[in-house]
Amino acid sequence: MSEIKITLPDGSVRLYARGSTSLEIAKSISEGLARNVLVAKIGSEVRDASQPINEDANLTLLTWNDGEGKSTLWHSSAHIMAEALEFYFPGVKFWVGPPVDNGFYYDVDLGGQNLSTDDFKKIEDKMLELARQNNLFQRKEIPKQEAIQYFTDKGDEYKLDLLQNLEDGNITFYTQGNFTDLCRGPHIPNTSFIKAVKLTALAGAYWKGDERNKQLTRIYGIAFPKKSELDEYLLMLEEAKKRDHRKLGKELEIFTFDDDVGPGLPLWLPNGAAIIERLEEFAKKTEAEAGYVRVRTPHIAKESMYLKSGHLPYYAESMFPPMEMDGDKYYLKAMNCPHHHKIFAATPKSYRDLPLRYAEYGMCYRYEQSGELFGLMRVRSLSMNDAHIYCTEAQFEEEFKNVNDLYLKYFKVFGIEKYVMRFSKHDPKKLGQKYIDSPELWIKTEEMVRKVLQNLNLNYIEVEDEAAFYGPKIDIQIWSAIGKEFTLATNQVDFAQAERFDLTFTNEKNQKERPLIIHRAPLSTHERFIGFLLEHYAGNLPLWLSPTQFALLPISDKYLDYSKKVLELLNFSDIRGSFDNRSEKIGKKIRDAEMKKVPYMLIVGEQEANEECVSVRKHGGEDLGKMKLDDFVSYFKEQAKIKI
RNA sequence: GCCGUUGUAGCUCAGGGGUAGAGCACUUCCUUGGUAAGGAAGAGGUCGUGAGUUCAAUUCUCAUCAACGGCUCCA
Repeated sequence: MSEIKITLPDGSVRLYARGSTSLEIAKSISEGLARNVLVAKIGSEVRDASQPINEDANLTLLTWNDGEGKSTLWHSSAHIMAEALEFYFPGVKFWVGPPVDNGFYYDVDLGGQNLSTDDFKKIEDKMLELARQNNLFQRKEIPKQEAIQYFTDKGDEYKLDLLQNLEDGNITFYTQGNFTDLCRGPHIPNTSFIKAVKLTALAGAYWKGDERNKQLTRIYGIAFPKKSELDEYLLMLEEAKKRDHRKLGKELEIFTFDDDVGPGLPLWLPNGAAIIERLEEFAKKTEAEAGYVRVRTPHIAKESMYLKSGHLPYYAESMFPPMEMDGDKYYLKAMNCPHHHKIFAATPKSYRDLPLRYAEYGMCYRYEQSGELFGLMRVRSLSMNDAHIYCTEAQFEEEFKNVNDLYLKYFKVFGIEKYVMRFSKHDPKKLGQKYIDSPELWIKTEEMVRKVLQNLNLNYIEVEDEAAFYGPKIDIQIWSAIGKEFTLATNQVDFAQAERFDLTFTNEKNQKERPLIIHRAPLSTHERFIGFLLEHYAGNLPLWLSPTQFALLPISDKYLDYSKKVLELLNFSDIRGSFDNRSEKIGKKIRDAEMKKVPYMLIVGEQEANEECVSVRKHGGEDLGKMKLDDFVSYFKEQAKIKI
């Protein structure tokens, strides 16, 4: 009997009998480890820990602490959920049940049976009962014909559909307890690892993600190897909900929606408008320093412009339908670029004028599908932090780099660290439908962008079929408090519209040449960015952005006169705040200011009035003691500086 | 747009076939109190909208609108 060499992650090499399983190897290392092994990585392949190993291999034993361990446990949980579903809903048909970032789901066809969230409890209980049975996940390889027979007998057309795309001889089944599923695996050794489960959501999901197909029922859940971890997870969800910008926006009176105004059309309350003012002020200053000039354009334009720009052929669905006037159709603008191109075209341009950078925070209107609307993050009226850069090909790299630098600078200011940079490319199969039909230009510009990214040494991922219709782009992806993904900043190349608008400049050789265009929105839209910031800061905006920077809290009515003096001085010093002149006790006033997340509470009573002071308490409770009025103003000014 | 859930006072929510309730917020009065809720009184809603069933609907049915969770979409 021969032996195999197993190399462990620490580099040590051990000898085992050929055909040993990962579990047996784990046991030889330590019983404790063996008890926690969920799945094993052999070379680069994740496999069942109970599978025999027949040749020399690098072996990593994966537990709940490894991402792959977690997702395997969740995948196995999906199978157990399926078993429970089959118990309560006989005849249920299964599509796929994969693990996801936070748990797992299974798409099922209940065949007309009703499942509601009220049923979750009994399904969870059944799952735990099944888990406690300590059933093995048994892997079996079978011929394709046999698999087809199995699901034909069962009448499960979904699994049969899956089988069609599988190669013969590669069919694996997993069985645990009374449930057998077509599955590539791997799975955890047995069901007993699952100690806590929670079904989290019930939703419709199109079969194969295609909206023309039948809608299946998707059941989301999550599972843990310890009850306490489920409790922690639920607690974390609660915390995330507290950060939700929709909740904070209401509590802090930042924005609202109204049925009469319309869905996706936010109304900015004074606090929200104040944040926008500060944000714009900051961005305008920063962009002026970076060589941008500001332009202004109307909210509507005629059909002819959007035919020219390509919006109507490629994009009409996302625009509000037109208004007819004097025999012309007018559209609400969905983007500022065509207007800006017209400004570029308004006067003759020389190479000496380039690069030319037009900036405008113009309000745009997009007809987002009703089901897509999400607080401030996905709306139908939006103010982009927009600008268009017109440059020569030679200037492109420098300009593109400058734009990247700009948003990295912004991200530093706001402490944005968790994001993914995405290089979004076109899908050649969709030229002429989703994308402008210029294959060679796509290839050329994508190569240009890749080159810049590589020269900048940035971390990024490349994704197919995510480009703008007019060119490739860089997107910065972020996540909302409840885990939805959004594009924040964007930096796009446009090789198409210059030609469509016949934009030219005169080069050194006195020839007409087309500029390249960069579309960029480093601060996204006011709506999405402020929504994001609210969640990012959990409502505690940095001082310079805070709409209410202080709350002035007199100890009693006796000090109202002095309070007014203080208020005047602060207003004069351009420090914004509120004045709580109610006949309430100071404890109450402090509590209310804390709830409103006001950064500074200024308490004035007899002592302060006598000494021309304010007592300063920071949000959260830190007591800075008494400060002379002038001292407070200079302290505050220092604190309110934007730190770059 | 599709599937599911929800829709009662400014906010958070309870209730339920016989024309509505709590806490907070708000107003007034009392209190003038030093670092996270002082007391009392009052005002405030035809229960998202429309239709149907009924002697009677906010409560049941249907439609519609909106929000929420997903899916699809996303310049």
